[in-house]
Amino acid sequence: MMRTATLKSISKATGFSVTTVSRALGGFDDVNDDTRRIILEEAQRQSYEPNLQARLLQGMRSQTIGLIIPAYGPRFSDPFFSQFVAGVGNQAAIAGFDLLLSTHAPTPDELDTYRRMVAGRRVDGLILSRTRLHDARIEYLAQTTMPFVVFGRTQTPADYVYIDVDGYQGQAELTEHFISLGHQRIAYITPPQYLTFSYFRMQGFQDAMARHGLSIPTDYVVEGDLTESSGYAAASTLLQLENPPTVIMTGNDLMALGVISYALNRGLRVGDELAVGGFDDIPPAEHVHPGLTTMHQPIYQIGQHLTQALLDLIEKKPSDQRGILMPPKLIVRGSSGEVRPNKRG
Amino acid sequence: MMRTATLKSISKATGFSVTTVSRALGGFDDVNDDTRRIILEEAQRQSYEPNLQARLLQGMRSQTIGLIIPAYGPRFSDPFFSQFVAGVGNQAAIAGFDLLLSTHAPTPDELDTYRRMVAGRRVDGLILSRTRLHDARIEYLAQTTMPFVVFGRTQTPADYVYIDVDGYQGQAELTEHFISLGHQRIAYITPPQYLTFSYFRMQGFQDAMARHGLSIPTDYVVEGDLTESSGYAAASTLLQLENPPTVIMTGNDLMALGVISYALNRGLRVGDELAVGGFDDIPPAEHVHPGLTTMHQPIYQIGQHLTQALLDLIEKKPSDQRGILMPPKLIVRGSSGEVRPNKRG
DNA sequence: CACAGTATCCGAAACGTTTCGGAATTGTCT
DNA sequence: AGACAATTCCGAAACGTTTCGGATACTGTG
Repeated sequence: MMRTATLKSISKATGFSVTTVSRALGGFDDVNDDTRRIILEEAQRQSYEPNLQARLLQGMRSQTIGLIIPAYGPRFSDPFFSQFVAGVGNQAAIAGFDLLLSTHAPTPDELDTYRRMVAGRRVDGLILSRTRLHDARIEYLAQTTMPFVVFGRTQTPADYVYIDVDGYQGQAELTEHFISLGHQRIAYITPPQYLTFSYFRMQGFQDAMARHGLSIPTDYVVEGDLTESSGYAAASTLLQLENPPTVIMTGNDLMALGVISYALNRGLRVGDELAVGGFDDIPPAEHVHPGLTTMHQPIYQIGQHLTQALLDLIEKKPSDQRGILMPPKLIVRGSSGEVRPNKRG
Repeated sequence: MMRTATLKSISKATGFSVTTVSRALGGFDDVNDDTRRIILEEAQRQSYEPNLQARLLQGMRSQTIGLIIPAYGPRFSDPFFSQFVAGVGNQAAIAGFDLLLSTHAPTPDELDTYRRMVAGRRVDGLILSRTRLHDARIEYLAQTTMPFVVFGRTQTPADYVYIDVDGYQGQAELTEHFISLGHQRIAYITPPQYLTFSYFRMQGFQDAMARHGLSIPTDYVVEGDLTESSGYAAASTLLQLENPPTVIMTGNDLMALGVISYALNRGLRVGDELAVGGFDDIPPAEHVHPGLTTMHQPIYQIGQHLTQALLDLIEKKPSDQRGILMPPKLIVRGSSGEVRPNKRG
């Protein structure tokens, strides 16, 4: 059981003051070369490592960025977040930063988790994801000196760096893809309405339908919570309607997988009897049968970019970049089915 | 820009000493109920959050566990680690612990990263993975008071908690699976030999072959580095031999995916002209075409269990459990092919 | 009324680091 | 010789918290 080395222990061993030891190790130029050599040797001998807590107490950097995953229940297994974490973590690692991961449900006391990170000075910066139309986290952080970047937009007026994918345009494009295949009865499983991306995508869906003179029955829109099982449940509701849809689009791929799984259980031929469209393009979307037609979001790259932007912010590198809006890309797979004869909807 | 609240600021506002404020908030019973109420209200008003660094400096818990991923280059994207991180992260989240992620290549100065975590008191415990036969990290941590648990065994004699999957038995079982299908020319792409699991699996492979009177040509064993591209490269070497193997087994699924990808590029029918076997059973193994025969390891669950064991260790809950050895499970998929007529090998 | 016992509070030290301001020594220039 | 600058070092304060060892005042008891 070794005594942990401190500045004091080195000071005692070498006869120099704690201040001098600190400055020698810190690379300051007001210490004699011989002195520095002696101190460095002793530090080496004791295998000294500075105490990070004490350093931070002085207001120094923690070389750590924080990522709080907002979800009901632990959600590290969600491929969406896996990819996002991978992008963030890898980029942080390159810069020598560690990654502090935490989860919290989007409940009122969620802010406490953020406060803990900020006031506790545990991290040098934060990455937010899954923004809400009205986002208290952003309001809070904007009042703070803590640097942060955001995946997604919000209607909260505040000045911050974000990257988002154009959900309006994306959902409209996907909708028109199905319309062009001859579909008219298109249903949509939407994520909770308070989420920003949910709002934009709904708009895109509605406008695209309207542009083509198609109506959306009210019971064709069902809310899910982004999990596979909620997609399964919603599909069950939709497909037992008197006049069921021929297409089900969902707010994310995970729910689409649930839809496919329900359809297969019901013995429906996906692509043929029921077309399905997702959003995200997570890896399983490619491998499921039939393949899932979806809008591709470069989640991993967004994680990387956001992290780099955050690191720049932490380093106070000047940049006038505030928001980036990326277009998603339509990926057509088997779940789209073939062009169908234009029979009455 | 708000002033951050501290014990001192609350002390100043209420007129009570810092000590009393600390004890009131800490829930000690030597403070008057009225006093406590006043202090709590003021703390609320200032939205006080304790400074974690200062607390840690007193030797308290950081409510954080550390996970250092040993890999060349950032490797968060590796499905193996994704799953492991998910298991660890979710279990930690349930207990209210955060997760500190870091990566480091298994180079000599890798230990510095561990020292930083330990001496800097950044975490309350550490999770190690991908053990080596002779593992300096374990030697180091054993000298320390830092609690730690390990995914994998080692030959280093030390007393520690670990979970491992029986690679000897697993590789032997997989080998015999292919032998039972009529194969005799079986090649193996091994991970770097200094890794413990690599060692055990090689033994399992060799013993199984010996039991059935089959020999392993020296050029049938190639070393890979666990990445998909190294599997691709190794497959290229193996399949260009004068007398190529009819089966390629690999040290992990990622390399097996590389093998399949090479085989498909060469126009070989996987399963038919070349059988492939992996190890791990990561999600893509199920979705690739043809499906990958592999030994299933419950990586996610291992992450959960290890984390719980670590948390118990941190809480100093008594336990006599030291090591668990789990059997992997054979998963047969399309890459095995059919039983083949017993033509000369 | 003296005493112990209890309830309530607080000063000061400690954790390990950084940094401000200055002190001591030596050398350099008129 | 005196003034001045450069070099090298250090004491003390600060960061925000916890905790030890009392201090004070109030209660009830005999």
